[in-house]
Amino acid sequence: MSPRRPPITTQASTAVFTQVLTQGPVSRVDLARRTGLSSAAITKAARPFLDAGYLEELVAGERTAPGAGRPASPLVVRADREFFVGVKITTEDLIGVVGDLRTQIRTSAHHQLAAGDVEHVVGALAELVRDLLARSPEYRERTHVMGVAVSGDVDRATGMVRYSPFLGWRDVPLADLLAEATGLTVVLENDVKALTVAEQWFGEGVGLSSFALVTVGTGIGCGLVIGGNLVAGAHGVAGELGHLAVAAEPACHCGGAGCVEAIASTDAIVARARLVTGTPSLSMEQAVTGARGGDPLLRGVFDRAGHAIGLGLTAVANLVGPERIVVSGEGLAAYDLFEPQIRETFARQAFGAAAECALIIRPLPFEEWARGAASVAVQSLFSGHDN
Amino acid sequence: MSPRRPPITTQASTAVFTQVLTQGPVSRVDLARRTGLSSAAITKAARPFLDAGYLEELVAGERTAPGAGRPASPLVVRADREFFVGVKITTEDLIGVVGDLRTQIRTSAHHQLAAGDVEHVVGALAELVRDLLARSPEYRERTHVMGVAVSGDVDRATGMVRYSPFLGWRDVPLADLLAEATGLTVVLENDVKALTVAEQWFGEGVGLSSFALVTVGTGIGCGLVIGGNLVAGAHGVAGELGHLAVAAEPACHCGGAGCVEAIASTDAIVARARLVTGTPSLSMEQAVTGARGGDPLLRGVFDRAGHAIGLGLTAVANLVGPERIVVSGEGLAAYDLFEPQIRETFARQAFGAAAECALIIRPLPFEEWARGAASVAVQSLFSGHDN
DNA sequence: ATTCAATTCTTGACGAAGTTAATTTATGTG
DNA sequence: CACATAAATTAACTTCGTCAAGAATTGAAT
Repeated sequence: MSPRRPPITTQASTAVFTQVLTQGPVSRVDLARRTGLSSAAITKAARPFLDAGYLEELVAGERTAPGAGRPASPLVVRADREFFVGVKITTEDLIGVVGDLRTQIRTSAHHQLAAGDVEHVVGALAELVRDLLARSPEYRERTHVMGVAVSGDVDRATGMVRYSPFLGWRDVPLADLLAEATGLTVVLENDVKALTVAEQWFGEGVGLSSFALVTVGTGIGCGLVIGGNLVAGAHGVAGELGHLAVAAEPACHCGGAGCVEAIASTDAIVARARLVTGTPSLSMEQAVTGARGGDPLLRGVFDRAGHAIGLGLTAVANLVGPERIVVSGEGLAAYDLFEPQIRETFARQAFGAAAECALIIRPLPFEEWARGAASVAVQSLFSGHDN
Repeated sequence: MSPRRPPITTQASTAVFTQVLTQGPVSRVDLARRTGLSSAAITKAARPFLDAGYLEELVAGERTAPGAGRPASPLVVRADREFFVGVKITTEDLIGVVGDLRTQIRTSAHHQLAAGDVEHVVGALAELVRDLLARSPEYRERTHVMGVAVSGDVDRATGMVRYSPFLGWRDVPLADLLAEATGLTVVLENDVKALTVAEQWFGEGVGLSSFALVTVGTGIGCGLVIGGNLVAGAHGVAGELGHLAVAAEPACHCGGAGCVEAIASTDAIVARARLVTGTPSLSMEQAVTGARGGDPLLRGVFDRAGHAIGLGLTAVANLVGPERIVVSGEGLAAYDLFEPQIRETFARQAFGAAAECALIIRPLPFEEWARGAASVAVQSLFSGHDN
């Protein structure tokens, strides 16, 4: 009987597997160069993964054969060797996906929440998972870990939701509850951090030792990777870009003033759009349409928001100096309205070489939050073997 | 013949030596617990250091003997086993010190610079070093490494000053020039980062995996330690707290607007004090005296600066969530004028648990910059064996 | 005093994981 | 078809750690 989980034992085997997982097909010599190990060590480290079916060698036809010498047989991940569930919990609904080892989404599902209390959510989530896994015998047999993403202060180590303002939860042992309800191993993480992990392993952050992911929407958050590690914050708080003060006003719900979030969150934009147009019933969609149509007042609202976001990004660039910043989130569905002002502000305010930091601005694809949760589940395979 | 340098070979020996160096006397059992190694490994790792005279066991009288069982023989560093030169270069002068392994300053010297060109500075610095080392045969015999701190963009790995605006230097291979002129191994580092290293190893940062050091003076800078490592910035820029935008104005020399430095640097404070009092000749000392005397206009200037610094600190706390922030610098000689406003702003704007981040506000002791440089020299003993 | 318990430190056998160097394998080329 | 070339594997060896047993050093109980 083959082992149920990838045979990750040493630092070397972790390094080999993560490299192959995130950097596509790689030959053993290449791995040796990248990890600094000898090629003999690579051979030894890769063997158990090949035996357990987590890695395989590329077949002859697909090989790259440039010149003389024995051609390489690059290693690739067998992505369907194991599946992972990822679920994002919001106030209104659950978004669930089944993804493979590379977090390619295989199937997904939504569920409207009838109530927001813990018991109901746990029950609904368990049902969602049953539904997802029932869609294929493969999923049922080869899924052992689920990642769950929630906004707020979340302790990944203990699987506790310490405080989630949106859900109104405090000190909920969610991972344990869900593990019992689903029979899966459950990994809990803050939603923005989960998304950052997805980006670090399978997105724009691959191969970078430092980068930042900024999400713009109802809230404004930021995940930070420095030295290859996700920054957690000594007191559980980090990446609170939304509450950086970039102006003298307006007052923010956090008690501060001039916060990025008080200017550039979806709610703040709608509120201000209503104010400047004198239309209390104005919706976000109408504001976007109006601004695209050239309404100077509405354009001003989005410019102001873009400016605030730009200043927030500059703060990240000037303070931690990441290689890249990815700006994303539902709020950027209208990213054509934000982008010019974001870039202009960033170019002006970034200090010296910090301006070299690449800015990638794009809306957030559907289900991406749940995919982030699945990434955390994949990452949990490596816990205890940091690279 | 004993080896000239501490016998640091493996990760374990690095861990043992740094622990003893930074955490005072520690028994081997204690070291085993802290490093996660077996006590047998500690014994083996410590042996070469004892033989080479870098560590010694506490003598009987000084031991702590609490209860039953064999009493511990804690290890301590023999601080005078090796000495280090630290030099800070400013536009006007050189500040040099000789420190021991724990960077206790043994002797120090100043030198007024007659000119600011590279050749002159190198010559003056070499002379300063000769003078310092000549003060004791111990120094002469047991000093092999010098740390040099310069403001601006400095590449520690290559020993190059890439760009130093204050000195007006660009792409100067300063470490090599100084090594030739002094015969010492030279380590070059940015001044704020050097100070951060001093704090991390021998100050408020000991034992913390994350903290920040903020310096207030002519410029406003910040050194960041996250996950036990100094943050360098992907493009050489990090910790540029001075150019965070916290207001809409005034314009800053960096091209941005509302920068912390444009409000709270010594120059900015003097300029504004002159403006509000209508006294173009007002000095910093006069402004301080006036504010202490209760002048509401001058108090307002310092309050405004304290507010800007407070917002900058909040940005650090909210974004990276360090365990502590140390606020220091020559600008804080009048820290009684800043402190209330800094703390008030921080308390108001810090988000959630980020407010738990301890704030330590204190002026910068004399020669501390040069001590920072010496710390970098000490730290260089460990290069390649990160912990 | 002597024995015992407690705790620290040391020692030597062992094992895990890596390296080096030689060897095997697989391809292109004159 | 030999030969050059590069990738992968193998085997002997090195290094660094653990484990388990024992030595050292003290306080407390008999």
